[in-house]
Amino acid sequence: MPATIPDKPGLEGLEATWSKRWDADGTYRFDRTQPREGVFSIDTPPPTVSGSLHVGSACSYTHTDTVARYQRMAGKAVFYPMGWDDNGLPTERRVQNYFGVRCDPTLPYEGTFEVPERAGRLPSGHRAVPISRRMFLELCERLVAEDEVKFEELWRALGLSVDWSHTYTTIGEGARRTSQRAFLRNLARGEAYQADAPTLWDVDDQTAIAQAEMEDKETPGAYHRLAFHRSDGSADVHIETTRPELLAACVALVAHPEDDRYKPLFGQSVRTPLYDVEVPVVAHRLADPEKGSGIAMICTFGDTTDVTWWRELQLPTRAIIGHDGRIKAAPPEWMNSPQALAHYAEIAGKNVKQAQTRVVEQLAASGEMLGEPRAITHPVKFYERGKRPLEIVASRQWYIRNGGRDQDRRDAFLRRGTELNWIPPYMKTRYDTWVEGLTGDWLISRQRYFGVPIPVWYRVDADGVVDHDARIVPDESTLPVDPSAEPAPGFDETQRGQANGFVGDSDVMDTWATSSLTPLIACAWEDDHDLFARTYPMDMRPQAYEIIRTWLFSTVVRSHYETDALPWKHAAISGWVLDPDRKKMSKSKGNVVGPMDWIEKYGADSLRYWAASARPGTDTAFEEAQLKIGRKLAIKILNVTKFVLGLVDDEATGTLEPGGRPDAEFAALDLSLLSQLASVIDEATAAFEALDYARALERTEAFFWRFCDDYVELVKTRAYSGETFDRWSATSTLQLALHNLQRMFAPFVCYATEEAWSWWQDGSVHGAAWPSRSAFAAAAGAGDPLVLDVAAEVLAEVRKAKSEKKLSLNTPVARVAVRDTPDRLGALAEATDDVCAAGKIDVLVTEAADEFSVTATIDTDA
RNA sequence: GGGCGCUUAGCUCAGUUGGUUAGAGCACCUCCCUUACAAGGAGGGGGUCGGGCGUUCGAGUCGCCCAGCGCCCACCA
Repeated sequence: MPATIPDKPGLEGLEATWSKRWDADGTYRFDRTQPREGVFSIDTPPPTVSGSLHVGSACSYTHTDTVARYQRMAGKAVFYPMGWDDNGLPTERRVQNYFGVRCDPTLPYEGTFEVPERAGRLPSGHRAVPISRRMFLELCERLVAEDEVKFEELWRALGLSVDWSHTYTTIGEGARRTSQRAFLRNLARGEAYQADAPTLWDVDDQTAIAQAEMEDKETPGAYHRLAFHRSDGSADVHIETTRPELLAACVALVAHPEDDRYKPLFGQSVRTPLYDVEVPVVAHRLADPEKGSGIAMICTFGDTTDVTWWRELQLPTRAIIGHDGRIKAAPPEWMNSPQALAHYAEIAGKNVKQAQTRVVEQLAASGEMLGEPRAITHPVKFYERGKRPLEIVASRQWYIRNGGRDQDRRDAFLRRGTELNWIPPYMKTRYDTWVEGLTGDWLISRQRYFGVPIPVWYRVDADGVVDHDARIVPDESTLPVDPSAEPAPGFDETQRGQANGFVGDSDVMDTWATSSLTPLIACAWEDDHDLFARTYPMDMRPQAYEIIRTWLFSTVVRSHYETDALPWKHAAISGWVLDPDRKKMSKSKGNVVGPMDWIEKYGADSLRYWAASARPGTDTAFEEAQLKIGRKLAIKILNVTKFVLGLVDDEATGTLEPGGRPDAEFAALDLSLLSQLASVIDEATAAFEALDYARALERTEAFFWRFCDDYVELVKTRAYSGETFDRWSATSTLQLALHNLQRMFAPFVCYATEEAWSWWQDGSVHGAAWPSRSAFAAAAGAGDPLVLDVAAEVLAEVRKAKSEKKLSLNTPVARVAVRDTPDRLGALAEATDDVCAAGKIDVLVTEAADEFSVTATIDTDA
């Protein structure tokens, strides 16, 4: 036995000592000799590498870790890799701010970049330095590498039992290869396609975005009532719009087919204010007679309804907003009057807000706006990370079919959702409503840089025009490729952009197009068939609910296509961590204390304890008080271990292997404890099997305090000074309970349990077998749980009597009378000596009664 | 507009198929240095289980209705 037990056990330094040891011993190494049924594989969310992790991440990753540790102890080879999601826009934005640069793909590679001295806090007014694409990518790589080191340090300190030899990054070679391979296969099967179509567009980042990244924000706006003129000169038609600046992009007016007010106008045309452009009046069921004046103008494109109308009514395209979010400079060819062009010239080059101001002034001057604008607040579509509303522009983009335009596929994905085990079950609703509400396919191309390149080139024809239908794709064996930096197969670099040459697709995939492949990346799909066969489909996907529509759904889509299977069996959905004031935690608020600060202050076990108290799927408020409780628990585990092990003197040692003696020799109170212990093991095991770590913790914890407060106190005297036989029963039971409790707490308080375990056991507690009642089944079966319950209740009453008389618990009691039902008195009789010893009771008498009561006569002579 | 979740002690939450006086921790109050633990321990006060109706011998637990909070989805001119 190892075992030097410190005089004053504490938590300080346990993280450093044990995480180092675990690393050296390979405690969490994945045993890849196990067949699939002996493996538990976890598709860990790769955290976004964007500066720092907050306490919410620490919380949900701990949830997963408790399950991983349970499964490992239950005998599974746990496949628990960790990834870093470093590609994509968040990193680009950080690099832009941190280094004060912007990517200009037309520039040549500089070779070096000098980091500004005050990096990260550039003076306001500083203008971003344009740098080449390659340099920009190098800076991205540099920054994420620094962050990933910090992230790993935190996860290790937190005690995540990750196998650190299995890590990946979403910009890494393996992820790029997997992303491109899957994309090429999607393309070959027709699941990926390119189309020139109206697209949600973020004007600040100048990239297309997907439906899943879009969100509504309540935004101030105003109704403007505008007059359209009838060609016969009769009364004007009034429409209401919140976007008068799009008047120049108007292609029609629309009203409901049954709206009698406008029926006579259908098929006729009207002329727009300011620009005098003739537009038809059309009918469509989506026009709401109740809204505004009941007739609306259709612009290309003001919102997604415009897109629907434009498509279904086959209207022309009159786009006036450029990719930079400004009104296009070129005069629209659909306007011909000098006056119209003059009006337009005044807004050309302005952003939409400036343009709106000017258009309103023009309308006021021309008398074509009725009354003042009417202020309202309405939902407007934003990119979830964006500051300005989305625009809709037509552009050529890549899509993956996700059921948004195809009922059969949609049904297939809904069925997949049904096959998945959702924890908690009601989270499936989010998946269903999202899939049912899809309005188009999944847009995966982004006009950005730090991402996985679309692995496609295009031929340039003899006239120097790019032919997007003449695609050139690489052989899978050459992946990953970068079409912007490498020539197309069969060409050389000098032919780039030349007639009869090629161009590379300059887009990258959205980060979700890679993240959706994490099970395939982690399990080394097509790269390591042996590993893949042992780990895929995976067992568990832990994630938060807000990315069900993105990460979870897109992963189901990709796995369905590549493996015709669900990527995992269970989806364990976690909630949010909220501030103590119930507001969603966010870094922007400042003053956020990071997980590492909490670990340093209270210990990793305390943070893990708090995290594991949050039930699956529910939001939790962060509470410092909870950390203190966890700390108390961890210290208690150390102290009670020290106490129990201290009882075992030389004479007793050696014979006291837990459960090593015939059950009949145990005292009734001890059997009673073992019977309760067995029940708790059953409950905790069942809870863990259902991935309900919080319940497992709660049951274990409740039993542990009952063990410390009541059982240990009751048998203390006997364990010190009882007859050999009675002593043995007590110390043996104490050790048996401890042996089980340490293992049951190991998934939660991984450091303190390891420390306590090391005082008397060989090996790591994290490699020990998960407790089972079968190890002491006969003893547990022989025990009556009532004995401990009644004994503890009587002891509590005696303590209460002393407490109310303000006496020390040490004070002797001359006589205690217990009135209770016969069966309970019978149970008490089995433990009378222990109760008397623990309560310092001279005489204990009992009397049958209907109700429980205790009278204690305190001996005040002392 | 449709849907999901929540509502139990001052606070944070348990309460698994309906079953004896509704639990825990924190906070608060009182007491105690008792041979593991004073960065401890032992006790105490505190709840008409959001409201209403119903099913039942019996409802915090099941059904319906209502309210408040949070969230998701929606074609939001």
